[in-house]
Amino acid sequence: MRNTPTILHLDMDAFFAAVEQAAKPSLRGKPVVVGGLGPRGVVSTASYEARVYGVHSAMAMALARRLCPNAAYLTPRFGLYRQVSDTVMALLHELSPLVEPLSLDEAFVDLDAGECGERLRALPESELLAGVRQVAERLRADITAATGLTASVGLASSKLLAKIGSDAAKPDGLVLIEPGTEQDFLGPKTVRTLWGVGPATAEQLRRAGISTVAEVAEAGEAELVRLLGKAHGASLYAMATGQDDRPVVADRDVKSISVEDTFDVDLTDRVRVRAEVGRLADRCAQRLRSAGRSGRTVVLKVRRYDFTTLTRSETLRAPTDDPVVVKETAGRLIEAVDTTGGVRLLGVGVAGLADFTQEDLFAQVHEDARGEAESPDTAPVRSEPGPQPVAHLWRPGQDVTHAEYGPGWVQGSGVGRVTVRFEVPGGEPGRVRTFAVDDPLLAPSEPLPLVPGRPAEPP
DNA sequence: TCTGGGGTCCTAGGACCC
DNA sequence: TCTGGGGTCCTAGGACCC
Repeated sequence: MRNTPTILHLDMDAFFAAVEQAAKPSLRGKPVVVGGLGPRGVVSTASYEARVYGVHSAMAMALARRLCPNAAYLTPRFGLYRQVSDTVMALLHELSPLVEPLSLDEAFVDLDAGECGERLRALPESELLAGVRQVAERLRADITAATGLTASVGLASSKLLAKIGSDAAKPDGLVLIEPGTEQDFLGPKTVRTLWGVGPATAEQLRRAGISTVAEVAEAGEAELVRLLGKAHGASLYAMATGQDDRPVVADRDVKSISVEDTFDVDLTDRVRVRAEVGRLADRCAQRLRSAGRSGRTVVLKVRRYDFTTLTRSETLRAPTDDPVVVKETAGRLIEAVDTTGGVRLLGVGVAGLADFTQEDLFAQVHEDARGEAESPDTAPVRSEPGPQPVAHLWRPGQDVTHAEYGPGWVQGSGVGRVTVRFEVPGGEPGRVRTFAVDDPLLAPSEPLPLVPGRPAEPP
């Protein structure tokens, strides 16, 4: 373990909600909840104003609405979040080549690498902590200048401590854990603080009389391995005693690609189930192709009406990204699953990804075609079209432009009407007008940049 | 109040091979 | 010939994270 706090963990504050508040001035200082708005939606992110009411991530939307009826409820706009994320990640790369993103709004940076590391090593020892802190404070300021959003930072000698530090720093703060004080910082915290300790492990530890990190350390490695198994027990003991040597790894390789859908109402019709599996297989293969990847194992996921979940998989002789092959395989798998009683969720994924180039892939596919000439007859079932949604479906939060009133966003819609608030990022809160859903002067539009002069455009 | 969608890693049993 | 042990691959499930 290094003895300098040069591992940085960055976490954007209430990211999705904060982006929406920056984009929509009338929402600043107000409770905002981003997540699925359907009958089975859950909360992705709640703004700090909404958290006061007890709303938090992963909570059922229905409960959130009950707890905080006056919040703005918005669907996520991943395209916009990705653009803002790219801006943030670019700033991290200016500090060090070793940047490990964990999600759109979170990343580790190793400040020991690159030019930044050289500058820090050149400092006299007495100024090192101040130097590291200064780098992080400037980063936070740069992020706010570039995006209009706030970020929290943890600095420590390991990934574990840096992440816990950024958590303690929230919102809009910085925590530097000085080398030598790790144990004091960790000891009193609950076991849930540790990476990999969720509800199940916490309950197991509780039954063994272990509830704090210090108690995990006292229990000893042998006892933890007995309780939790080899890998989990050993890694937990290491973390609790502050031993964490995991390096910051840039460019982690993707290992699987999957898509899934939860249906508003359980599916009971087998024909419909087959059709949905076919659609998901298509989407999955599309994502494989656009990622330039192919894989050998096709995985089908089924969640039944009672929330029991099962997976069925089949490993092919060669990697594929062919929609027909993925569809046929998933089709075979669903035939072996009993869906009596109804299906709540279906998913199709491909694992065992090979990083084959397209040329290699081409050769493989041809080989495959020769080897499996007599493939079983699982031609995809034509999906019944079903009722198409009516002309315009205005989604809450969506960006629009009105020919007369200019840019704004959809605040709500229903019974043939759509309500739009006309305002732009960085401007004053705007006023609301209502239109017919089919008003010809109203059109969907692209998100505007959160900060002027920073075009929010895909690269 | 019923519980999203995208992932990662680990375990365990059976098949299969040497 | 009545009996083994290890390694690797595949499948299924589960915990966990954001």
